[in-house]
Amino acid sequence: MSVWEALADPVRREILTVLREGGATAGSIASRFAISRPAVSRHLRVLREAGLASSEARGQERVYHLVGAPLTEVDAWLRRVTPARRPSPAERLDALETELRRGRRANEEVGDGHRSTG
Amino acid sequence: MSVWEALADPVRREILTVLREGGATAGSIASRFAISRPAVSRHLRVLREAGLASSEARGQERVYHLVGAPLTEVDAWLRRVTPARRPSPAERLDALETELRRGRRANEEVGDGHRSTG
DNA sequence: GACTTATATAAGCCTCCTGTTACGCTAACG
DNA sequence: CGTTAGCGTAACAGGAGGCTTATATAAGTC
Repeated sequence: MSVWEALADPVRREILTVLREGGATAGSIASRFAISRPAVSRHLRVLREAGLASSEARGQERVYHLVGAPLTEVDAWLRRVTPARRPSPAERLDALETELRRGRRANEEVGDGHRSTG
Repeated sequence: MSVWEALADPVRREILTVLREGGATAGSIASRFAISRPAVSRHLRVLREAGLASSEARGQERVYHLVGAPLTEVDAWLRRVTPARRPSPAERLDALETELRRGRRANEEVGDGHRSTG
């Protein structure tokens, strides 16, 4: 199952938000949902096969971790399809950093007058 | 159908990338896919009901437009679940100021040749 | 070794999505 | 008007996804 299809299910998205807080066992994850544990196990398998989660056997339990790498694909698509918009502050900051690191004089027309407290 | 479910289908994602280039008629969209026109019409309906597309009757044709607003929801979720690898603009500004105050010369070697021992 | 705990997998059922063909509606045109 | 073009919707078949119950595997406990 693709990353997009894996993210289409609200339970799986919720599982990922749980995993974001740190590793979690299958049981502790399942206890957060009203569905049966096998159902959660299936969701975890889907997330694993989509590359969004990894499982680590720790004794009797199985600890799951979030793998954020595949999300960059989603992010990239979003950025590609989002209509031309003013660059976000983060993007502008990114551009500014690049300019500064390249040693460009910023006094051209960056004119934002952010001359505060040297 | 939710935005996530609407985006789960590759045909619908492709349709959105087409709409990103500008308005397009249902026929011109359908001609880009191997599936039948009713199938595309159904996908367009899903996109409309998810708020991702709007249709405008122009004479005999029907022009579809991209509506990017619902994508912010997806973007927000991504940002919330993505591990802290992406510093916030404020953090980056802070780091940038620190770097500049430490007098780092930007024009040293921008390339990957980071042999500089300091 | 028997029992419990933690988890995954298989089988079965049901629902919903996706595609097709057939049909209806509105706009343009002679 | 009658005809054609463009789109949408209805009805139907095929298939995939998701949940539950039942079963299997592995680790810990006595």
